[in-house]
Amino acid sequence: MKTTTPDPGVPADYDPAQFPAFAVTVDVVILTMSDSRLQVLLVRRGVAPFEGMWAIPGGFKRPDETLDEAAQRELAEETGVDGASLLTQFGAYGDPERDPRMNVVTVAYLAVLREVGGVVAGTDAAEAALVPVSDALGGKIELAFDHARIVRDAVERVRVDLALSGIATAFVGTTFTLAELRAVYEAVWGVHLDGANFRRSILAEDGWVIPTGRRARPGSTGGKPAELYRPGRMWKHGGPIRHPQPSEKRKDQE
Amino acid sequence: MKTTTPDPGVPADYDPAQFPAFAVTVDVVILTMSDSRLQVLLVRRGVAPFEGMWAIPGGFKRPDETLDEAAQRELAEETGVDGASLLTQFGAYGDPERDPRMNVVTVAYLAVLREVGGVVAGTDAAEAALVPVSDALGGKIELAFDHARIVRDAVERVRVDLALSGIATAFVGTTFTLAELRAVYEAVWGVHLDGANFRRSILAEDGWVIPTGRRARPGSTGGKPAELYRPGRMWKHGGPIRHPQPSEKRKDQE
DNA sequence: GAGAGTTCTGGTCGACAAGACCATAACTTG
DNA sequence: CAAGTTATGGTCTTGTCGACCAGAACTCTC
Repeated sequence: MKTTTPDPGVPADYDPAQFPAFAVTVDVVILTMSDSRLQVLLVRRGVAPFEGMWAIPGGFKRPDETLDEAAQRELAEETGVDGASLLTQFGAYGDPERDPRMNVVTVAYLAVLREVGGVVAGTDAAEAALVPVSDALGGKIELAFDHARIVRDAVERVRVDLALSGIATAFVGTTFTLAELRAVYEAVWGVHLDGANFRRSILAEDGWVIPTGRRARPGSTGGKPAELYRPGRMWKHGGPIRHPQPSEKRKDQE
Repeated sequence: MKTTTPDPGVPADYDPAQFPAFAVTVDVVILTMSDSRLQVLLVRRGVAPFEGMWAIPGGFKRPDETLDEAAQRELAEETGVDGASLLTQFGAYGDPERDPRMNVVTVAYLAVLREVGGVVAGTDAAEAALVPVSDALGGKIELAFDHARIVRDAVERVRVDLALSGIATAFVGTTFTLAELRAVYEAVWGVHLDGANFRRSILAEDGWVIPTGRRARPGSTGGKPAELYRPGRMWKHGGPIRHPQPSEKRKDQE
């Protein structure tokens, strides 16, 4: 189980002075719910390469900050949101040809926000917009670099995390109705969930949602005002709703 | 929703010529089952810093290769295994002080192997050994850099992936008994699974395991020889066994 | 070769979770 | 007030999962 045979072909460590140099950037995929759909924040590039194309916000990592701090800084610059706990690192991308200028390795972060519209105005980008992810991934909008792949990976991550973590509450406000929360699951997973069953699953045990006693204003269509809740502590330990599998077990559909 | 207000404090893009330079490395956490325990492959560092300490294998990314290729190359150099499909990227680490020599950002990969013992001899490291993860994480063995954290993240990833992907089959050989497969789940999750129920879950639908018709040689303790199976196609679509939650739902234990 | 021990393999049973569906309450708008 | 809409609670069926039992198959020891 042990060996002392050195391989002369590849030294175990290079001379620290002659390592290959890379630029390291941090890109942030900012997702939010708007118009009952999952949307991503994009900025229009003001400089070459890919000038004029849409891209996800990001920038160079500084030598004196951690990756998390860099992502936090980018998020703050772009949206004004101080979202330390919202950021999740989900991938690194370093294909040699991903940036035509130089060797760039980027670390991608995911941020889920409740509402982005109001804060986009404070950005440093030439132009910023909220775009439905279906448009960004369906080819309707072409993204710079390999950002289409990064966004795709981010959305996939959200889908998985929705069942495994409390990321669902990040989409809604500090107080919310159960219908709003259910809409998050339905939009991200693209499924329909029974309102009564959803309610039961959430209220079955304490700690998921805490009633505030107040009631929401009904929408323009009327209806009974729903109770307002705020998130409980249990969201830190996973999610209460399981991802319905569309008959993957019954049918042998490949 | 749109804006053209530039932020003079932070330019949208730096001059490409004056970006901060980083070294980019790729580290590989190689996990395997041995002695019914989860083990990690470590190498002893032959050069400063942390000379003489244990670390996970890794090396500098080259400008002309992708991150995946770099990880593949490191895995091959270290174990001789050509495991393109075995590698999973699970994190990037870039704290300023993680390497005392310079600014290093490392991208961490996870590799699950069936058997490492025989191939360790071909490594380029000064010394290599298989260590139980409980020792590496429990403080019995101190790791160089922030490798303890990286290993911890890797193990956590395996635990999650075991329920979500077909990573379980990577631990066993091309043919295996159901008891061997069950041992993987039990070792990684630290739980006990009923043999009969496990068998039922696996055989409930086609595609998980395919009987080979042959039988395994019983162990030294005797017993009925178990049937030998090989992995089916369904492992690509998730895992058949759900992670048992140790009464997380019943008791309100914080 | 007989018996003991071990493992594999299939069966049963009960508890529980999840989804479909219905009924009613509460509120809006016209 | 009537009609429409949403929220909320109830019931029922179904399927899944885990605990436990029993027999089969094989090895080892004596």
